[in-house]
Amino acid sequence: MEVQESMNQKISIKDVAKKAGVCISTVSIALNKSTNKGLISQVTIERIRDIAKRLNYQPNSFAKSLRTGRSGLIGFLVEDISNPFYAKLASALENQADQLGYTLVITNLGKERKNFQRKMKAFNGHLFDAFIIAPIHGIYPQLQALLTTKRPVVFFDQFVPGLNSDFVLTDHFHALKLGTMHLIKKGYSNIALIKIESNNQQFINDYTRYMRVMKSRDKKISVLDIPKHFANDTQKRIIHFFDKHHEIDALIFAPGAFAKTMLSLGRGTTSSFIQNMKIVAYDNFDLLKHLMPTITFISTPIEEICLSIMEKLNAKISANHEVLPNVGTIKVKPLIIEAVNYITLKE
Amino acid sequence: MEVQESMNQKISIKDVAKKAGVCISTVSIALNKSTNKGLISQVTIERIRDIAKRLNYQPNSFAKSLRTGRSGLIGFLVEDISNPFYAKLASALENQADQLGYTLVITNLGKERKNFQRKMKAFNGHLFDAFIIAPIHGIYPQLQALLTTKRPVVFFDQFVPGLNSDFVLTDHFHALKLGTMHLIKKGYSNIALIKIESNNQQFINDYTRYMRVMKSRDKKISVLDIPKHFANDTQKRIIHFFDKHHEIDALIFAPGAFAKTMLSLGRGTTSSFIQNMKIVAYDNFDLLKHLMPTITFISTPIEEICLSIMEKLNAKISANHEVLPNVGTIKVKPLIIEAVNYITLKE
DNA sequence: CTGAAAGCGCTTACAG
DNA sequence: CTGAAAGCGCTTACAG
Repeated sequence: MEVQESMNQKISIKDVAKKAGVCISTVSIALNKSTNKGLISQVTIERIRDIAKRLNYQPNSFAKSLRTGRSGLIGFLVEDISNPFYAKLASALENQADQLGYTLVITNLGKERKNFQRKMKAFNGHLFDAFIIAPIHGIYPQLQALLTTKRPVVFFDQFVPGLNSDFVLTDHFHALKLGTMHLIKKGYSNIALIKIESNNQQFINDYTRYMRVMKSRDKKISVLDIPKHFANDTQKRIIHFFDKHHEIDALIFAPGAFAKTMLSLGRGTTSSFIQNMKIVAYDNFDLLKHLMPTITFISTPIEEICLSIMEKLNAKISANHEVLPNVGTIKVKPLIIEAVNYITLKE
Repeated sequence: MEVQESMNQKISIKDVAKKAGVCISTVSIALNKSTNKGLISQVTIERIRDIAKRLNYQPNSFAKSLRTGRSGLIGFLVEDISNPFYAKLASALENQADQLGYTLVITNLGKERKNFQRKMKAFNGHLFDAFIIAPIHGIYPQLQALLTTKRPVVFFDQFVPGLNSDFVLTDHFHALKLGTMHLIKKGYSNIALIKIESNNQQFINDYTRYMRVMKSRDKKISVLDIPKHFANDTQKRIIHFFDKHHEIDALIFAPGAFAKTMLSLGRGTTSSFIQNMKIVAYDNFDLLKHLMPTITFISTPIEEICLSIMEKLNAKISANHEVLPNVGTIKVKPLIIEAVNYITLKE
């Protein structure tokens, strides 16, 4: 007969109370132990919990949130979750959020800016207690509007001037410089940087600064740009670049570039040439660690980014809303790691 | 002074009503045009909307959902969203959901089964109007419990006997057979299948069936298993496999295997050998389309899977809850596509 | 130790 | 054309 009751779609706190012969406030307290200060006998609590479980009672989260003003949900908003960096960061953030009693909810913003409008409308409605957002071009006014609601927001991945909130960024300049210095120290002088044509403004800025610094130090860096979306002539262009630059003895791959290049070369004709090169890959591709000849890699410090974000977010959540949050930018520095042995080099 | 008001944290429907000099029900109707049947003058509606916008009014979604019984949210639950198949499917589903007025919410279930418990508790609480779930081992009882709540659920990716609901699956057997037949027709007889050691039961079943059928037809298929997580000897084992099997003239790559193999070989010594082989890749790797020599590929029909899922889900959502949903399994068949020319072959 | 009541912010009949 | 009122399912003081 319990089974029949659980078939009746919605079991509310009333049903549990009736079954237990107590009133609903008693049930509420029994089920949220944190609130109980010895108010209800342990026996009653157990009995109520038992009944709730047997009835398969699921508290209505809307009612709960409406009453308490919090949902326990943190919105993670990115343009495209199939980007491995976002996906891995999401996993890491999720663990942290779990520990704080929150649940991370991932939302793909997608390419369509007008969909974003609709989504922000859905999500602004107090669904999320806090936001972690990789800002994308074309929605800055909406982000600005979100900030005026005073809810905790931490941005990452892209800096947007004028958004008066916290940012956690990766220091790509540092990463590129670190990789280059590493190669130079090892005696390589003909270095090529291979990168994906990116619309990541943060990366472009850091890359531009890197090239300027290299030029000022008389280090010549050849650059190969690989289009984000392969076309029929892309592979030809990659092979052509290597055929033309036989003086190159070392390569730095920007995020995403290594896999695309190796896939192209594997079916091309220049691949034996690349086997003798010293390679630094700035990427999160785990399997790179195990290739021979070894590759040195610079890893985006996902764990550190995650911790920085959660630290800032947590501070904002627990802070009284009256208190001005500390607005600022953290630049997280990637580390250089020697393959196989995982030696962390100091700068 | 509007600005000041929008600083006051929470603007409710009351504030809008007061500002407009009407009562809250009028505001509610004005803001949800669908409900209005010429009840309120167009002028009033415009005026109220204008005020709502100026005050930056965001309806409280909890109150709304509590009252209406629906959230407009569809939960997409997978173990790990960084799996490209899930990520791409999520993007596709999202577009479909948008068109139906729903918002797709992605949730990483993660490896920790006890976290799943907590999450299901949070999400069972009527947060989602419907669920799209890739079942994972160790949570079948919870999924069973979810089904008893009668909410619309469609499973995909993995079949679980005993879960009495709809499944949308990919026919891996068909894909493997299709690829093999294609190679045989082209005159290749020494075929190797390269696959990732997978814990995807659905793939294992289909693969086993494929091997049995091949054996029964006296087709010898060599198999190379690549561990999911590269170890120090993995690359060596891959190279060793190719060194030992010089008779192989054609390769079929299971999902995920192509990239790993090519990355290994690119740094290894056997790569020139693979350039002369006929290759069929069963994968969603877009850039494969543009490699030379060309690769034939079999693509997981993400769009079709997406449509099947949404069709089943939509039927369940719009059906009266009294009506028994049609429970069943769709096996979506991957297509074989000749690279560059995109010829769809009929079976 | 337990119950009655208010109220979170909406929508939806219903009455005027 | 517009307003008053009920109620969605909870939690939280408060009263006993």
